[in-house]
Amino acid sequence: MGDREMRGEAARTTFLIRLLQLELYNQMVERLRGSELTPLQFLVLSLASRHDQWSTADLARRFHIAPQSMNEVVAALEGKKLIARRVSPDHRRILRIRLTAAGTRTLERCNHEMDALERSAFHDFSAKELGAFRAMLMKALGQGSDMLSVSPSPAVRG
Amino acid sequence: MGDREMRGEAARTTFLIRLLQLELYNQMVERLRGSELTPLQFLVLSLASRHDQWSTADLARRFHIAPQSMNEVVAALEGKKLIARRVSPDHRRILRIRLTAAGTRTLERCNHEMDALERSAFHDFSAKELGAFRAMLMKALGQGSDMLSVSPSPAVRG
DNA sequence: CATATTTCAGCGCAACTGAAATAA
DNA sequence: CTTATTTCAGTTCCGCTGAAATAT
Repeated sequence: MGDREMRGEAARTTFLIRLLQLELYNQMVERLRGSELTPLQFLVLSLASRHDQWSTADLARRFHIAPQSMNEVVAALEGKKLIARRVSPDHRRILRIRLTAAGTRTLERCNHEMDALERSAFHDFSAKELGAFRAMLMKALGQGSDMLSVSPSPAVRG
Repeated sequence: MGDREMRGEAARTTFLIRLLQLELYNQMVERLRGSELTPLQFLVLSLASRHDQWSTADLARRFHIAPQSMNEVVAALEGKKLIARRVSPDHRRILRIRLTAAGTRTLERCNHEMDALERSAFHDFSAKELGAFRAMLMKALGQGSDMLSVSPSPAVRG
């Protein structure tokens, strides 16, 4: 007795999200070890694969982190020859990213691992329940996140 | 055209969770700046407040991180005089944690900030919807997490 | 001997800010 | 002159492992 949990005081929602993200992160580390990718590197490789016209600055905006932070990840992936960059025809300052053949193969292997991870993590969820969960996550992300839509580079826009 | 998003390919659930956690983390940093606490320090202070008999090792188990990692946070909070530790009567190796008066005041101030943060972040959720969201988070955490229950120290247990 | 807590030392990952060069 | 991209340099936060001393 004497514990607030015992008296019914609930954990914060932010805290539950932090715990779940931490748990998933740790599982990702294990699953990605064989491919020698960090969880963030996988996410960026996956993001980059969805559009071969994106630059580091685009990715940073979509991930909501500083361009300097994203640059480190992109540089690591380039060093591993999983992505390549070349000057944009529209703007000589912009370097557009595409996956190499090795990058595509690595991403495919990792995607299989991640599919297995998600099946395991949400094993107790029905398809309907998982859909509702995902809808609520997107609702919480709100309009503030442009992760799910596509907008061009400000440098080229207009 | 040509974007998988446009063709209806959905973002991974792990990715949505990562984005939401990142967004909440950034908001926490801002809200906690005035109290000079990091998000992790606030969470640990909050956890510690819920039971004045917990040790660093207990907190590490409940947060699912290594005791060495938790020790750093606890040391920081002790350095700021927000918590104090004293030898357990049961076991001279265990240091049990309690909040100082300053720790209690700081926690209360931060809790108000976090209440405002959560109201803002889940502004579009009805009470029922938020309850369902929290239930699904806890379901995903599953039995693997003992965050929500209370169990004694292995060193004292039995 | 085995197990548990604490602590020191070092490391890696993933974010940040500041500042500068390049380009439109 | 202003804005945007890239890049270099340094920092902080927060997790890890290894190893050791203390205690039961």
